[in-house]
Amino acid sequence: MRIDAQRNHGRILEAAREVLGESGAHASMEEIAARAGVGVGTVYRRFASKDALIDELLRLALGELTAACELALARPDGHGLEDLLRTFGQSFADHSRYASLLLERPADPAASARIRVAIGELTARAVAAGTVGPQARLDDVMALIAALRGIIQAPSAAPVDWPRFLTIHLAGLRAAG
Amino acid sequence: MRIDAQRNHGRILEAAREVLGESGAHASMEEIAARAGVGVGTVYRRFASKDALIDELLRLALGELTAACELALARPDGHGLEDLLRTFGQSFADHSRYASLLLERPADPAASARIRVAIGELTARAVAAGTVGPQARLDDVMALIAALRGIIQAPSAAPVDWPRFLTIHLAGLRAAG
DNA sequence: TCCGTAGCGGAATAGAGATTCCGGTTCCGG
DNA sequence: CCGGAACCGGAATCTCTATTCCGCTACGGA
Repeated sequence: MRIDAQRNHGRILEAAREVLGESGAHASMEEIAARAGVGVGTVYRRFASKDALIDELLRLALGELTAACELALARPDGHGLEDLLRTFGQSFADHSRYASLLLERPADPAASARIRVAIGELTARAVAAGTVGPQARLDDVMALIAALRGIIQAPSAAPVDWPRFLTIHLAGLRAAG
Repeated sequence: MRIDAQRNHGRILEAAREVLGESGAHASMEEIAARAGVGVGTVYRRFASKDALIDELLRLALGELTAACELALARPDGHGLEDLLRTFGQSFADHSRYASLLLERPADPAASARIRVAIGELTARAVAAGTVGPQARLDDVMALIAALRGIIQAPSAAPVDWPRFLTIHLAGLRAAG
């Protein structure tokens, strides 16, 4: 691939993140192309359709989360779970502008499953370490992640202090029976 | 208003809830009209535009929540807050199919403000009654509500046991400092 | 530097869906 | 039971945007 083509590829992804974040799914390919400083034709040379472009964005975001899981699993102590949750929160915040779009389409099942398994392992370790109570289940953690996503990415709501929210909920997971 | 017109008005609202819930914002007026058993022209006689129709749905849903607040305020003991949170959760669940659409548009500021005030009062009472810890703030409760909305209305995620989630988070609010 | 080719821009096409319009129908007071 | 105001259905119109197409341009190997 020629140098200029590579540069355009990157610019288009970046522009798509920006424009989709600002205008939602309503954003047009024309606007994305303009933001990237290219013509629409160029966008279509790299991405077969608008859907394909959004899917690629989703794939990249999922990859980030998967990498975070690997990292957390590498921690020897029982704090991998808490770490991971903070990383997820940060990632949601970083992508909050366009992530709501991604929510609306099914994620790659294989990658999702891998993440779920990792979180299961981390939850077991956290229980063993006493970071969370023994009654904590994998689905409780999945619900917490969904909640983080919800409060961080909510389109119109006032910004929420999500680290504080996470701390409070973790206290609940430690205490509740 | 003629009897048949009233009936159609109700049918259209019902159909809009169904269709918007199933197909998202992408749903067409034509489909809503078909589901209601009327022509598109009839829909436009009652609602100036698709936006106006969705706004009306939002207004009705907000009214439900406002009523729940009044009810909770009428409780003399300190359990009004917990009650209200469960009612909100149920309302979110009832409207989950189309509520994600409503999220994307600003709610009536006056009604939102009234709800916020009510929740502030209920939070103060809950602190006094020891239902939640003294460090609990109004914004903590607002965040919890946003989280409930997020996990219940998430478009694609697996269904979450939200009463359990609520219980856990309330435990956190009682315990965290 | 020169040529062939990968790339590019953006006008034109195609299709979807919101909104309008008006000739027919259905209520309902008298 | 009648007349006419309210209503209704749904074809036609209007707009907006995804996607295609093709003549023109910019790399980069020889």
